[in-house]
Amino acid sequence: MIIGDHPYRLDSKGRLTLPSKFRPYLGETVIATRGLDRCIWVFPKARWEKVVAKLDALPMGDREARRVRRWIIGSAHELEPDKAGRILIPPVLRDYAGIRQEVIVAGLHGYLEIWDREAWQEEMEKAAESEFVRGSWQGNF
Amino acid sequence: MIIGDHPYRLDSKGRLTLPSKFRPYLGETVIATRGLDRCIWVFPKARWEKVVAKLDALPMGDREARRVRRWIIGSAHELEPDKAGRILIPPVLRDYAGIRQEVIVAGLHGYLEIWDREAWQEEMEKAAESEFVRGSWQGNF
DNA sequence: TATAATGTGGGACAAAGTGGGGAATTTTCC
DNA sequence: GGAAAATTCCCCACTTTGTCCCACATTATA
Repeated sequence: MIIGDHPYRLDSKGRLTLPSKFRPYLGETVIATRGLDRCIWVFPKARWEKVVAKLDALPMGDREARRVRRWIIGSAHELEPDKAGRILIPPVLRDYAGIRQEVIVAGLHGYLEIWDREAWQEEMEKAAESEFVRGSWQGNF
Repeated sequence: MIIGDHPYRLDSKGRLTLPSKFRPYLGETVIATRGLDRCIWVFPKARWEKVVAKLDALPMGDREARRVRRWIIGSAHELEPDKAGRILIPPVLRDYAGIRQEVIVAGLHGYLEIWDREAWQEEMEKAAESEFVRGSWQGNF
């Protein structure tokens, strides 16, 4: 299953290992793009197709629609893991996410996110305080 | 039944034995994730599926929704007990819960919690003083 | 008291993560 | 256009981590 936060480190060449547990669920190639909240989104190709399909449906005339499309499709890169399961993150995305060495790869059940480790830490702390989080659990899982 | 607080200790490899009394109620695998109040929550898989189903329905556009999904799905790890009924707790979760050696595994009837022993001790003491606890008992069990 | 079950520990092997050399390719700059 | 620099890719190797297996001590059970 594609879940969980896994700590990794970029090597000097900028390569990042993807969790071995995720690999069976990712295909030959994955698509990495700008994610919301300063992280990188990585989609298996099948899932990516869906994302694109939705975005394609948006009207050309809509200013905001054009923006989203540029944001997501316009900054997407198709990546192919090497034999050790590593991908080479494009510098543009790395910069966007403020990633240096210490990284968290987080599985979110249909796709995954790549975070700078400190940023992820903060995100978790904010989540812990979040009323929404507490409320969700209160719900009734 | 999944109830009660049971003291265990992590071995040098970070393995934790789950109470043998709980095992019949847990399936092949369990899912461990960040719990509120600095503990680890462990769900049987069936219960977990429900959680995920709800979360997957949340909209991508909502900032708080993204946080919850990261908190819950993004820090969940699927664990498979070995033949001795032990699971290997991921360092990320161990750190989050401030767990070292001495641990409490507490059954809470549909899931269980893993605590650092001292933290559990404190929690119990605070509970004893808590108005809610005193009030509840006053209520009508 | 014998027998089984449970918690705990450790050795050995396999898998995963990390690092780096060097060839091939692309990019940059003169 | 061509040389130099940088980047990417394909290997291989080392280290750490996870997993499997067996063993032993303690506690519960017959």
